Amino acid sequence: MSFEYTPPKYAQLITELERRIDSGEYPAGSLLPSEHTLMAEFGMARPTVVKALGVLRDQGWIVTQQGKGRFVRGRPAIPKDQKARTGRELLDRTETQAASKLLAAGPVEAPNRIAAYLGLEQKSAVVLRKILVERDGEPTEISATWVPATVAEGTALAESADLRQGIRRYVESAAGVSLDHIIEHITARNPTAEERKLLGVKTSAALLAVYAVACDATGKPWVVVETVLPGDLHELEDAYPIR
Amino acid sequence: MSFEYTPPKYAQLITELERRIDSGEYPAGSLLPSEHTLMAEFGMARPTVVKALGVLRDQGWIVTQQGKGRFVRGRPAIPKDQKARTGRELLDRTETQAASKLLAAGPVEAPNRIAAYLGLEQKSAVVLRKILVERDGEPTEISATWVPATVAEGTALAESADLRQGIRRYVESAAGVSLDHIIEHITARNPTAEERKLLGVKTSAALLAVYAVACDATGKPWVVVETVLPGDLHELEDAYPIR
DNA sequence: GAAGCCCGCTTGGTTAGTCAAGTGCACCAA
DNA sequence: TTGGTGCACTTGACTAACCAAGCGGGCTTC
Repeated sequence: MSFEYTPPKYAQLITELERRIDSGEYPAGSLLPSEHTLMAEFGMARPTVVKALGVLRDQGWIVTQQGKGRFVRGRPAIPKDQKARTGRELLDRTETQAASKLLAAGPVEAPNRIAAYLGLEQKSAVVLRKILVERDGEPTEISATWVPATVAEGTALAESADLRQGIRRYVESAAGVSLDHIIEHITARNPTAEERKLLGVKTSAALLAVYAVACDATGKPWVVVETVLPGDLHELEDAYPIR
Repeated sequence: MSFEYTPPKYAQLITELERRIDSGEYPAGSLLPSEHTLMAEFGMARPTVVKALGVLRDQGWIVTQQGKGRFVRGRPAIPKDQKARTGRELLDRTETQAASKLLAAGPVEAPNRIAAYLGLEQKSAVVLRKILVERDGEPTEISATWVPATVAEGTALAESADLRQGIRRYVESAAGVSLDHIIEHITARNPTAEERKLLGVKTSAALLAVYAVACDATGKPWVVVETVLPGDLHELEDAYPIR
């Protein structure tokens, strides 16, 4: 029995063309060999060549122009692999890996903003986990997770032990759903009294507040993660194509 | 001569399947008709059917499982059409459409942060356009655009007349490049003396500052748009898939 | 009754060929 | 010289057919 894995032909062609573009053999702005030429060189049928070129176009390596040919753009500047989005990172972070201190874990009444995000009545019961994250021994971030009590009760989410996996796993198994996307809300505000004390900032400090609402494929919200960052210590970065 | 446009067959199939999913004819979680069935019903060859289904999978309408079939997920919760990203919106906004007042337009020395974003030496010459945007008669946002002087000089960017098209058009034609993507930096800070006066906020107010760096396909930066928003008036929203 | 094989279903990948539509150049005629 | 025609080359869309691989149920065999 053989367990070798040979990638499909079109994938091999993709790899080879990416290599040639990276190496400068096909410089940016130049015309790529035509479908016919590639068919001859690689011994593939036209649909196979076209499929590979279609993937390269979708990923931004090349642009095509009917009647003229395909032009090299170069390696796409925005890597398609996971950009570090704040909300996604919060959802998959474990409490043990970050230098963090658990401040609270248990049932509370949902604040208005959180109830609205979760689609609950005001003052509904939710489970809150609050964490103080330190960097270089200094408090640098407060992170809070809200889950509807109907989902969280009876699970590790409501207990004081550090979570050993990311929030997402717990919510997905407790609710029996697969979290699909995140809706992020970002705003700036002054600290509450508690935040002022925990973060050691002035009353007038400008804080960055990020609310990440994680929803399933139907758009139903299941968990809200809030993180509060002093603006003078943090900056969020994000990259996206213009069109 | 006829100028009718008939969309390709695979696109017609996509439209029809989306309609059936939306209408509930193919409920979420159900098994889609097999490729063979669709071939028979719509009178298309298999690659045509497969191409349509591939698009639907990429857009999140369905998931496929080799050996079992394709399962309906429902209309994707995140619409693929242009999400209103702050930076993109700033770049295409015209100065005439927003109720705005031009505060400055002309050459200045680049502040450190802007020079860094543009990849210029400190205190390089740049052209600055600063605008105060009002909503309901109240000042609500300060927007500033920074373009290297080598690009902007001699163009409408350095003049006091309102720009009649978005910043992007001007920069693209002045620099002879096509802007490809945006790198966005978000932070929170207290207002400068000027911002305090213009926005009518307190010294201790928390402002949201967004820096959008627009780059061409090679990653070279061409323009920075900064927008400053009082945190108590504004909230940025963004949606993205988890994986 | 249980284990294992086989077959029919599904999707994934590939081929060879057709026709249509857009682009640019060479050639020819006025 | 100028204008138009036609051809060669490009990508876009589509077809019919084939084999491979994953899944599951039914049948056979022990």
